[in-house]
Amino acid sequence: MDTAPNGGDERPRWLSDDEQRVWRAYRHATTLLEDHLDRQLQRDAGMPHIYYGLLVQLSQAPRRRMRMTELAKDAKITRSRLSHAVARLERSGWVRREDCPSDRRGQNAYLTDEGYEVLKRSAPGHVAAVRQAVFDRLSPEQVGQLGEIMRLMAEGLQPSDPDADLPWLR
Amino acid sequence: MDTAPNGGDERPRWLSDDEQRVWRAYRHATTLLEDHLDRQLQRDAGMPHIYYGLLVQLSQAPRRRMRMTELAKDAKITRSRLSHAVARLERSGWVRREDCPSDRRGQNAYLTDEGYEVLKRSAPGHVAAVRQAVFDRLSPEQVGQLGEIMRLMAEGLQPSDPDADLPWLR
DNA sequence: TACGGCTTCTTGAAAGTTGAACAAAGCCTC
DNA sequence: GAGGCTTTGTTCAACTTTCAAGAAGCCGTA
Repeated sequence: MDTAPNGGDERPRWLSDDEQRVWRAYRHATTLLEDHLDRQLQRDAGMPHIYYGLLVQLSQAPRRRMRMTELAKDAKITRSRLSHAVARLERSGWVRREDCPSDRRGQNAYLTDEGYEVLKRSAPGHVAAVRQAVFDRLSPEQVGQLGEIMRLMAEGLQPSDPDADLPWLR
Repeated sequence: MDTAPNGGDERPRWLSDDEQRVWRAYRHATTLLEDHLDRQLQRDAGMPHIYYGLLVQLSQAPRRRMRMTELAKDAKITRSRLSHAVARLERSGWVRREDCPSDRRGQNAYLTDEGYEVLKRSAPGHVAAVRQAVFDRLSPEQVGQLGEIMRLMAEGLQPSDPDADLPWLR
């Protein structure tokens, strides 16, 4: 069904050759980088990249703790995924949960001292990996360009707001 | 301990504030986009993004078939992962396997007519999604910049060549 | 030919992710 | 305060990915 996203019978606007090349380069680079960082962290910190990101977020929060939903939102993952992730990090002893005092539905996840140590131990290696793969290879101008491009892309993909596609309803 | 990856006592070079912002923007945009496309394809084509990519590759190969290893290499995934993926696509009827005539260890995966139809049906929606999320939001200059940046990043992450880190050994 | 070493692909188990369904608590209105 | 709607976090089952191990065929060398 060609009808899906362009309300009528409009024919699809394919990518130009240049655009295709750029899109392939994007796919290629982003998957290579994600694989690389995932392995680096699995090896050096014993967890996948996204779990590491959760610890980082917690480490920066006041009192090193956060509501589950808030953490999920910041990390751009579903609550379901976060539940599993925190359960695993709890098993590893790096995070624990506590009841939220102000909302009895809620849970706070907090970083343990042990978790903090893991973070401190693996952060330098991780930063080095990021730097080596990205920032050391780009000119300052390119870093700026990358930031702006990513900002624009994200803008069009605002998370989860179900009316994002329907601005005329606001 | 700061000692990990820099052989000696060199202290880690943290990211500057600007770099951190760019890195966050990168993470943010790339994960949003990947989630978005994954859902789009799961909904409209009944498979995750990467499986769709496999069908695309096959559709462009001569006689719509490819050796497993070659396909895995092009798609930047492990042979193991490809085995599972092709098994699943075979169950869906979109791909089949055949023995490779020239190497009895080998297998060719080929796209069925049914698989080709799925592709034809879902390609326009997918292209539209990519265009809407990326190319429609960037100026032509930015598209060029993105391509170059991604090319540079990928260059430093060459897949799988175990000696890539040891150029002096060549 | 026999041997060791390499490549090709698959398998199974463990780990992680997804989406739907659910219980519990909050919130709003009558 | 009863009813209905929303939010919060978890759970289950189905699916995907990873890693280690292994069967089978290739290839070079003696």
